[in-house]
Amino acid sequence: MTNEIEMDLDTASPLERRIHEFYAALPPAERKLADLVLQFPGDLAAYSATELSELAGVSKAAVTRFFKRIGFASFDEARRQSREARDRGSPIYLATSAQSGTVGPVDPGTFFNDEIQALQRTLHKLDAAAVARVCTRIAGARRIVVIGHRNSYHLAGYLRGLLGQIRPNVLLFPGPGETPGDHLADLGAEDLVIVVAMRRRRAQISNIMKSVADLGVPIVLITDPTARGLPALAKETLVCETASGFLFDTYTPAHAVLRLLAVDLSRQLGQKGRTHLKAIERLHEQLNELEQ
Amino acid sequence: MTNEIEMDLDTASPLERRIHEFYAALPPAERKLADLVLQFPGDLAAYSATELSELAGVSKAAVTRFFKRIGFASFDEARRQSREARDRGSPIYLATSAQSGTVGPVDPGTFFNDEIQALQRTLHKLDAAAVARVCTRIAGARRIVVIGHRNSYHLAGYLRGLLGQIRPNVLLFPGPGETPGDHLADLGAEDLVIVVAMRRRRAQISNIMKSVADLGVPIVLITDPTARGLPALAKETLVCETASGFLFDTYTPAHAVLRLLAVDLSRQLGQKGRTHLKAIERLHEQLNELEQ
DNA sequence: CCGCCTATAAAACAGTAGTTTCAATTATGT
DNA sequence: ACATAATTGAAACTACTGTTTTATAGGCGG
Repeated sequence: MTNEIEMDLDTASPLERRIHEFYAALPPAERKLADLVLQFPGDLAAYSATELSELAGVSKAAVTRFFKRIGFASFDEARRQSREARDRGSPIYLATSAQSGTVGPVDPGTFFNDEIQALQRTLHKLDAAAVARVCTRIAGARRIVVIGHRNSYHLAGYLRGLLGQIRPNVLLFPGPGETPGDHLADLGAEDLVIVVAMRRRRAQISNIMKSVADLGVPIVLITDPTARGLPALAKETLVCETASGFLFDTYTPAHAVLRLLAVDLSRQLGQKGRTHLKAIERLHEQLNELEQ
Repeated sequence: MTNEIEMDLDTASPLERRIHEFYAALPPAERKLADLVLQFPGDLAAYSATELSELAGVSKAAVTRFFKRIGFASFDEARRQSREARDRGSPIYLATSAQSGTVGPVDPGTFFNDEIQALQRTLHKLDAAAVARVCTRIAGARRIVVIGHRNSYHLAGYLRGLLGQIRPNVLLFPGPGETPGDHLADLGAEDLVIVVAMRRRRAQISNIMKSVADLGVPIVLITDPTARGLPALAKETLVCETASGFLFDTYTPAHAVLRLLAVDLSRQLGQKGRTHLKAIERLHEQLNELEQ
């Protein structure tokens, strides 16, 4: 090859850049591949060269030639780089490298980016069907008790507030000065317990869940990926990412999931729930409590 | 409750669900793998079984056994399913328009996209210098009282929790059964009041801020773009977006901003080597300690 | 029309991925 | 304590991946 020098300049540039660079000079079959890859941004790394060839309707050999033509040593190198480019933004990467350890003011843009990535990871792992099932349970339950300790207390309170706007008989546990059993003792199979248990849980939460489960009360668990034994005790589990490149876990994904539940539930209940919501708003207006 | 419509078994049992189902019965080596996969930030499908075995520190054989044990025909089937699940949630495939008016279940991807947009709008309007000034005030205040009602109560509680981990004398107001004045009466100019007042404020908050300001106590206000008269009463104001295409306002941007304050503050205190540094170190230890 | 070059896919090839086997090791039950 | 079962990694194995080779077809200038 004549352009050896240009080659090593390329090593740092991302995949798409290279494609565009060579796009005009690409033969038909390889252009098909280029179009496919550009249309599939993100997880090239998840596909094999054989699959790409099938999706593009070209031969396997074309795939090999294509990636060599745009400057990679091999398809495997392209895959690896694509994957690493994706993971580089990951909070776990950041945690071990620059951001977490550095001193000095935090760049808000970097910080928000970190939050957004946590949201995306949560979405990626979120089971939409499970969300729907949880909503059905919430809609159908006679009473609902929301449980959350420590870090999860505010989340639990938030969820209670949301659900309380949509349907009656939603309780927060523990309320101020309550001891275990106050609300839990007389629960039954028609009721529902929602446990919010994000990282740094108390061991106690496991015991509570066990005794609740023994009563035959279904449990919905909202937790982070590090929960190990807990999901086995629950009927449904929704996992929210908490890992962040910065100090303190993030609970924005959990926040989003809780609101998603509320939004979905209100849709599911349709007019019935909406009237409840409207009723509350009208009440507030009448009491003149609202500023605007 | 009657059982819902039966679903496609393949799509109804995503990877994580299966892992949790079998987790308790997993032998040590395979449990290592389970933990790795659960905490995996990126896309499982982008990694090979060999790489997973190396990352988890087990043999390749263990990877094969693991995926078979949790119910997949092979590693390849697991990879394929994981990949398909990811593509379903990929932002590119989702309509960007909010579906506020429509009925029917909410698509999680669209919903999360909505949240992300709210975060980005917040970031754009955020004044980084104001964040820094607020941090300086928080660092220097003798006592801090965090105030939040209604929708803002959980946010206020969250902020109190964060700040309480970093510095002493951070109070939440109102605590359970407290009346206005309990904490506020003896505040002075060296103290700081942080008011969290997102939309659907009570008119009362304005009165509280006035009387606090009359005492000469500086106020930091965290609110949404609809706040009218309030910022005039505060020394600093941080604005967080709450508007959403879906039912209910979103508080994830507010959440993010609060955590940003805490992160920034901890850096600021650490950098200046103040007396709280020791507390910060302890915090790091706490956050790093393994649990459960 | 012809030689030359490029593009392409099919087939041969080499390397590696994931699986299976197996012996050593560790748990478990009696 | 013993025997049995389960777990594990190393190594043999197989199947498939990506690459290279090869032959054919097509384009372009002479």
